[in-house]
Amino acid sequence: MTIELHDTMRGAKVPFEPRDPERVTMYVCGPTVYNYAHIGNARPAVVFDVLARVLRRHYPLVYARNITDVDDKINQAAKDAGQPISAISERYADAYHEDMAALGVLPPDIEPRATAHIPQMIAMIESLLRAGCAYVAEGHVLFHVEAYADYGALSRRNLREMIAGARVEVAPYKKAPADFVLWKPSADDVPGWDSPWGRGRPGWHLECSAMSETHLGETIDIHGGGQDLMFPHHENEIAQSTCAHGGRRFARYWVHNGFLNVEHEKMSKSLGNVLLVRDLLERWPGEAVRLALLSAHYRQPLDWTEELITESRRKLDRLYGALRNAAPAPADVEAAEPDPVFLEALEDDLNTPRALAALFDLARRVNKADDEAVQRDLASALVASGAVLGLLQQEAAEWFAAGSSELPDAETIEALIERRRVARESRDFAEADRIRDELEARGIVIEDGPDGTRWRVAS
RNA sequence: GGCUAGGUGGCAGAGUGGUUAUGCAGCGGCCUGCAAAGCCGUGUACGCCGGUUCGAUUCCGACCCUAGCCUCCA
Repeated sequence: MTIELHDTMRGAKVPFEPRDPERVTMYVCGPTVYNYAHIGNARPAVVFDVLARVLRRHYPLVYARNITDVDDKINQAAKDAGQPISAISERYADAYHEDMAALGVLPPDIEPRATAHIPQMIAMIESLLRAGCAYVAEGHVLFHVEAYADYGALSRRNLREMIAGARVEVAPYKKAPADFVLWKPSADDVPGWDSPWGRGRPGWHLECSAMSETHLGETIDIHGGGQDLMFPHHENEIAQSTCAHGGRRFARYWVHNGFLNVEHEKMSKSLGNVLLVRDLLERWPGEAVRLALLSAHYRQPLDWTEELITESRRKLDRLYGALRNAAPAPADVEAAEPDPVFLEALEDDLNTPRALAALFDLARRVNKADDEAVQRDLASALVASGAVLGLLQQEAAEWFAAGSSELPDAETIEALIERRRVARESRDFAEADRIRDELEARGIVIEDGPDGTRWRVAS
């Protein structure tokens, strides 16, 4: 079974054929660490985490996701806080790691930081200058887009219309309006590194090119990121890397995830609707947030709403509900293979909605199974499938007991359930129902089954 | 204005040239002391107008509408 991926460069879904099946390489643009991650930052992290899991089933994968820790936004944040740059970037990089872990995002194999690659960036600029693709002007080094004939191929733009559409004033030292900065001079109060062009700092686009070259080589298999990075960031990366590498191809497949809206509106500071991952995690299980992000196909826009996250938690209630009756032993899960229908959906350009439908089908079959061995196998397949999406990896009992600290503790709940059992036994249904209502009012739902009564947190 | 992606049942969201997506919600049934959970059943859904076709939501063309990008942004 081959993996199909939508390649932005070709504008089509194509079979994924790695350059070297013994070493598949993937680079994804990571966060600029100047603030806490918002839910929009979480989407690519989760999407490419799933892609990495799918790829690893077939190939040894080297997955790099950078941290941009030199950037004017960080400089500004440091200035505002009266702290050194590193204090800001360290704090938010740590927070990013915590948040992503809560969403079940596995760490990438390599997490390069821009500040650790300044010499490589300088070397790349030098080779671009040698190749005649860049020029020095007023302390800046600029990439000359006209030197790269295919500029605009990824985002399907041409230079002429970009010039016509240019609405910003062009810096006077630029030869062409679309030329972009590789290196810019730093004033004394701004971080800077010594270079052949004086003390300065790298341009943002260059960072990714240099880091991906350092860790993954000149040509990588897959480059991922958000759709909004396609232009100009990825376009510039292509131009830089291709020119610096004698025209050799930079990325063989370009994969872009869609944008995320909040309650039908674009998320923005001015609208005041920026949702931080940390804040969401106070109210919802990380797994529900993850499922919500996977509920639409990765290339589609996703509208983040209160309803979406509520429904996502209910979906997990249903999936874990099946596992509650038939919790498979770890050894069984270990031996189990993911459901073939499920895998087929994921390997078809990461069709997570279809994969989720396969999960629900599996859950229904678990619930229906009257043969214990059959049920155990189905449940094992369900958990093994969930693992590919990074879901269903906790005990069902744990899932149903998880809630806010305002809920009564387990002992109190058990005591009430015992009192209700006694009432039911003496057919005092009025008292039994009163206890059930009391529990419900406190956020606990009761279910009577053949093996006694169990409870879960209401959703 | 240019480029790109979309418009699917109450909501979310896949998919397909002719037959069930799936989940949530609703309705009916089974089960239950009653519920809940679960199971079974249940919806003349595919923006508008033409065209191709035996047949189109699915292909082609025009139109309307929405979103994103074109400026830092996942």
